[in-house]
Parts: sequence; structure tokens; C-alpha cells
Amino acid sequence: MTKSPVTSDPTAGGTLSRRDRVREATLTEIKSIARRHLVEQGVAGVSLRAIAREMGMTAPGLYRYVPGIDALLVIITADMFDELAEAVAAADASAPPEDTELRLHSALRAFRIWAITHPAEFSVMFGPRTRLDPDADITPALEAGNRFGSTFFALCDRLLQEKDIPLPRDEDIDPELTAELRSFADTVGLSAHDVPVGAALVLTRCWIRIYGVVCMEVFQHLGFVVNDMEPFFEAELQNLMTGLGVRYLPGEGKGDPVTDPAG
Amino acid sequence: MTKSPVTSDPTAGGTLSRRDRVREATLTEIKSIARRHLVEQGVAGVSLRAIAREMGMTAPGLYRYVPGIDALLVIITADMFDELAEAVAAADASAPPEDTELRLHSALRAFRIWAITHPAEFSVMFGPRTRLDPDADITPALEAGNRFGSTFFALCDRLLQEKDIPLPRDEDIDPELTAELRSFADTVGLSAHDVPVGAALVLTRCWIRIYGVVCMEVFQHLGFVVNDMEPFFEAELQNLMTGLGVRYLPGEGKGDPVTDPAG
DNA sequence: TCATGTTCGTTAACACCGTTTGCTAACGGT
DNA sequence: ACCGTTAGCAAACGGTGTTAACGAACATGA
Repeated sequence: MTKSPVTSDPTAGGTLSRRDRVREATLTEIKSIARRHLVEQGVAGVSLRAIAREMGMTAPGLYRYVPGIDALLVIITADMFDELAEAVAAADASAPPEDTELRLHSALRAFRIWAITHPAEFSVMFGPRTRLDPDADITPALEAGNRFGSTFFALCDRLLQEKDIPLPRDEDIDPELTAELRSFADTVGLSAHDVPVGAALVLTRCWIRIYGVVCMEVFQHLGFVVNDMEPFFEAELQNLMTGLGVRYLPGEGKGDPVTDPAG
Repeated sequence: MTKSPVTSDPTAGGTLSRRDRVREATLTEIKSIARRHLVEQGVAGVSLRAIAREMGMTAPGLYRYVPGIDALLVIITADMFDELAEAVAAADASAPPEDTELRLHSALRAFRIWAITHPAEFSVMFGPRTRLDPDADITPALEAGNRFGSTFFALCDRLLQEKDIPLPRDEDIDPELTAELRSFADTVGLSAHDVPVGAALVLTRCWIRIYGVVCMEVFQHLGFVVNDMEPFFEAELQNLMTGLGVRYLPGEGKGDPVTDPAG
């Protein structure tokens, strides 16, 4: 294993110096152990000392790689957002490109599945910021969150654009709210093809409802009595779709969701 | 101030011995300081040592009053549930008893208002259990949560009973789900007057949606771009009410909520 | 009044945690 | 071979929850 002769220029595209490579590997190890601790013991179980112990080194050494515990949590949170976005995108791509309705269904269901199979991650990403210092710099996580939001909303937008969804008229929307929706559409990259604010509004409201059901399920606030929240998710999905004028497609799950005369 | 002669029987109804009185006062002080720390610094800022320091005593002394930090958090969580239930009940009572729709509106709005004015409390009560030991005994908090749920659902139930809400037929509900809804109705004290499972289902779904909007607002997952979430709450409320066949009553807030062709 | 048992709060100690400081040793490029 | 950069370490400071042993204040019965 002779050392590669191309180590002189770390800034060269793609190839990294040996030093940078092992450094990156160490950082990856830190993140992966932190992630495992997060999954196994919750966010409270993530500590620099424990990570270092498991790596066979001491806690201060980790400060060569990470500015502190808060920053580490922010970093892995960003990673998890990207991971979630990828899972949703994969589910979307798994459906036939022309089957708009199915793609939307499977993307939303993928979000739920990822959430309930990654409760610890979901809690950190979508729950209240309880552990971090209130004035910590969480921009990386926010950026990743926006990245996720962008892919998600872009997906919904493209899908909704094909169908003719009934949208609220611009005049009916509070001007203050309109302004907020505009800036929102901007940050999420939605306003490229001049989408009406009504679309942003409808998308946002749909997102809020999906978020709500999933939070309820993951945080288990009905879990002491309801074991399986899937019917509620499906009912919400159905209500959402029909409200959008989109045909509801039952999943492969436990059969029909609850019918929906009131909701 | 001679000592009251009735100190021999602490079990006597109402009157407590002097010792028990100061003990209770100390416990109250502990809880109130803990609560203040929770509000000012978030749940991560609640510590036995800090509380003891502020009380002019040492941390181990608190163990005479509380089994540990987790138990203390559970206790104050239970208190907060009762407080929330009281706030909702008060809002309900503030409306004319015969005005069913208004009572429902003001109760739901009271829930939101309490939540956004008590974000730290709400996060502990309705967010993920992130700080507590996963196998800690949280039954007091669960009981208080059930207490809150009971008053809330009883309120909704009584209101919905007056009106003729379209309910899903029993045959259309998955039997497995029916069983869960039945046990749910039991724990929440809803099945006293033989309410159909459809009612429990509709109530649950409404609750999920209210919970969802409020979580979104309190946890600020749209807060980086949307400053005021009230329109979204009102829109959801309107959609909910009309879906229930109940007239929507606009609040005193910023005027009309968003119209609702799709949602 | 005196003795007794209970309760309260203390100090000391253990085991964790995040973080800073100063050091040593290895590495990498000249 | 030289020398600057970097990785990792030990020590230390202050914070946390929790347990054990002890003393003092208290309430009660003889």
C-alpha cells in the first residue's frame, strides 16, 4: 500500500489527501455512533463522552471534528432530513411517472412509514427543540429541512399542476397571509413557474394535516389506547385527496380505511 | 400563635397537621420553581440542584419530597394537564350554555391559545418524551392526560349529541378499529350513554387535526417563514366544523379565515 | 419532663456530562 | 532534515442526578 503520489493538492477536485480521507472517516464514525445512540437511547442518550469512549478515545479529542454536542446534533439532524427526503423521493420514483395520484399517495405514505420506523429521529427533526441551547446555530438543520421541504413541495406542486385542483381565489386570501405565502413559496423554490398563492396555501394546509397525524402517531398521544394508527392516517389521506378532487387509492394495508361522512 | 390542638390525627378530613402543612408548602414551592425554570429555560433547564440552590437548600434534601428529577417532571406535567383542562372548561363555560356551536368554537380556540402562550409546557405535555427515562413511571401524567381528554371529549360529545352529526355507519368501520375505539371510549368516559363508535371515531379524528395544527404552530416548523399561524388554525377549524355539519363562527381575530374549496 | 422515634436537611462521595487549556507526538510538505 | 500543522491526551472546572451516613429539629407517648 504505497501512498498515492497525488496528495499535494487537497483542493483538487474529487481526490482528497490521505489525511483528509481518514479525517472524513473519523467524522463519519462519530456521526454513525451518535446516530445509533440516538436510536437506542433517545436524544438524551447522545453524549460526546460516550461516543469517544466507544471509539477508544477521549471526549476533548472529538472537538477536532465537531464544535460541540449541540453542533453534532444539528449535523446529524441535517443528515436525517436528507435521508428522509431521499426515502420520499424513492417512493415517488417507484410509481409509474405518469400515475400522478399513485405517486402522491406513495410519497405521503413513505413519509409516514419513515417516521414511525424512525421515531427517535423524527422526534428530533419535527418535535420541539428541547435539548439544544435556544440560541444555538441550527442553520445546517434548517437548510436540510428546507431541502426536504423543497423536494416534497416540488413533488406535490408538479403533481397538483397536472390535475385541476380547485384553489381559493387570490382575493379571498388575507393580504398579510398572501405575503407570507409568497416568501414561503420562494424559500421552497415553488414560485419558479408563477404558481398562484392559492396553491401554496393548499399545499401548506395539506402538509400541516399530514404532519399532524404522523406526530400524533409517533409521539404516541393516543397510543395508550389505540395500537394501530394507520386507519387514521389513511382516513386523513382519503379526506385530503377527495378534498383536492383527487381519487383516493387504498393502500395494500388492512383493507378499506374508515369511510368519511364527517371530517 | 399557639399550636392548634388538633394535630394528632393527620388522616382527619380536611385539616392537616402543622408538619403536613409546611411539607405541602415546600412541595408547592419546589413545583413552582421547577415550573418557572421550565418556562424560562425549557425542560433542559429544570434541575434539582438549581431548584435547591434557589430555595436555599441542597439537592439531596429534595429527595424527601420527590423521588427524583423524572418524577418531578411527571408531577408538574400532571399539574399542567389539569390547568389546561381548566382553561378549556372555563372557555366553554364563558359561552351561553345553549349556544352549542359557540361553546365548541371557544373551547377549541382556548386550547390553541393556551398552547401558544405556554409553549414550554405544551412541548412537555404533547411532544415526544425525550428527556425522561424511557421506562420511568409516568402514570400520574397519563392519568392527568386522560382527565384532560375526558373533559374535552365529554364536552365535544355532549355538544355533538345535540346536533345531528353525520356519522360513519358501524358496518363501515374495521372491526379491529372498532374494538380500539370502544376501549378508548371507555377510558375517556364516553360510553356512558351508549354512544356509537362512529362518534368516537369522528371525535378522535377531529382531535388529531386540532392537535396537528397546534403542534405545527408551537413547534414552529413553519415558523421560519410563516409568522402568524392563526389563519391556518381557523381554516382547519372551519373545515372541521363544516365537515361536521356545524356552522363555522369566525373569531374576533383578523377577520375571515381562508376560504376552503380544497382541504 | 423526659425519652423515643420520625422527619428534615446536611455533608461527602460517586458517576456522569460539556468544555477549555496546555501538552506531546505523529504526520506532511518543503 | 526541517518545521509547521494536526490529532489526541491528561488535567481541570463547573454542571448534573443520586446514594449513604449523620445530626438536628420535631412530635409524640410515658
